[in-house]
Amino acid sequence: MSLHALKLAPQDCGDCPIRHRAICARCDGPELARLEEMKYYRSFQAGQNVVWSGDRMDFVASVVTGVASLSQTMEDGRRQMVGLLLPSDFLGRPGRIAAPFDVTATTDLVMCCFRRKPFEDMMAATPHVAQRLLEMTLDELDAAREWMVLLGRKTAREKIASLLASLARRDTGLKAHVARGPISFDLPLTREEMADYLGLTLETVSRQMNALKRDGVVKLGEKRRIVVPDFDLLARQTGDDTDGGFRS
Amino acid sequence: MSLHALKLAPQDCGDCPIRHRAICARCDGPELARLEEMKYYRSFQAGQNVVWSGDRMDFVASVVTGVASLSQTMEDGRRQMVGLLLPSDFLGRPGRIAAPFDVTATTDLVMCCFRRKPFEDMMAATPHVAQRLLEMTLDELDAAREWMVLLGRKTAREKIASLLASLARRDTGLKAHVARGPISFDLPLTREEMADYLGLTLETVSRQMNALKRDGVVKLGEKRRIVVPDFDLLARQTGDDTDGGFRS
DNA sequence: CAAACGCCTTGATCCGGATCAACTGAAAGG
DNA sequence: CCTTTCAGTTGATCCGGATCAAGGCGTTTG
Repeated sequence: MSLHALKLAPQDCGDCPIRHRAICARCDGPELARLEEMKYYRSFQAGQNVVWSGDRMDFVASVVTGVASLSQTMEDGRRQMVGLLLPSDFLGRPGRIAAPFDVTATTDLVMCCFRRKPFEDMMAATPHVAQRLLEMTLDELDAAREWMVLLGRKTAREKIASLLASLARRDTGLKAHVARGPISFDLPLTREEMADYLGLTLETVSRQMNALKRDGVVKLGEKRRIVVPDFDLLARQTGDDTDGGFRS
Repeated sequence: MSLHALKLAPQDCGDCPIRHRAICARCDGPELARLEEMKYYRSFQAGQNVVWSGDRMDFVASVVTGVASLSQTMEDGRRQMVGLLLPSDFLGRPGRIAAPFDVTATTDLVMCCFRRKPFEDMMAATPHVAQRLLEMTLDELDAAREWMVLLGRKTAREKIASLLASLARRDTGLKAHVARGPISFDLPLTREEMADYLGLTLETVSRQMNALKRDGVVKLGEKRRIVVPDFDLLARQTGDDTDGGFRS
């Protein structure tokens, strides 16, 4: 199998699964046509690197399907993941050429890319892309700050529960604890990647996963399948306000 | 002494110390005049709360002088600071009424405020404020992600050294390790606030501060004065790439 | 003035998660 | 087929930082 990213034939934006949540969400007719014209797809296999920290990045991109991670590694090898890019999330920073973090595909990944220059030109000329990017960046900043609370103050069990809850929520698209009954999804991360995201070691992740299983909070199926029989029970393990502290 | 925020007579934007770094940096003639017309100052004493998490915020603001902190508290009292606002930093989120975090003045503080509605109208009508806000938000996101590495992977000593280095850098305006010779500045935080920022306890902060002092990395003067005789020596305690890993 | 309080330091002890080390099972490859 | 490799589990031990406790200033307050 090729080790290089594949370029795929472009698909019609109208059929795109992330059409109304990605950077292009606000664009219509002529703006969308302009984006459609400059876009191209790239595909990566699970485990493949997308860019290295410090690399020149002359494109920006949206995740179409799959999951990518942003991470930073210290000289002595300690690694911290600083973000997960899920479908519709945006990668790249207008006005900055060097990537600030390593970007890696943690599952098979398809991205919708735009070359930097035309994209920046478009941002300067029309308002909707910049508006949407500001909104998405503000959301990411909120998420980063919530993660800081997790990293600085939560116990190992709370960290695991928080990660599982957040993946479950995003995967099923439920806003709070709307859905009753069991939820299930596939973990897009290995134990080591979870550890890198949560500021733990992989052994601690393994032990706490099995502790949550023993306590009936989750079931661990074959092949990274996770079943959450009672989402509220999981939510109560996260250390967060479980009742609706209205935030929005 | 009054417990309430003082409103001060507005000052001419031309003389403003943060004029070229704040949200207004890109604005000129008519845009600046419009901002000048709608602005008003508020002043807070050290320790005073600016807004509580969940509060309705019907203004946005720039820090003019002093330092404010953003923090989140878990139900059981564990607290994590998720950001420091230094002069020229921006508070508030267009399009979102509820504050997501507690905001507290950690020193005496002066803020330049704009009522939400006129500010949002201006953002929609002219490009420069939105452009600058995007740029500042992207910088904040980078900073938040660097802090995630600190919280998740650094030792107590490295955390303290990183905080001191970052305050020293921002306080003296030096980009890297340009300045030779001693640097000194005043800590704007108590031991407890440092602990909340670094994901430690105040006892550990105290011990590690004194360890750095014993090792000659810093001198602790009267009244929270910090003297850094050799910035490179301090930088080497942070765990970061000390050599110029070019980023930007 | 003494008492009280805020901020900081220092000591003794404890514990959660890191570290070191086997081991299991599944998938891949010769 | 056997071997290798990768992901995960489990156990024993260790240690960095938390916790509990006491005391020391310097500044307010009555």
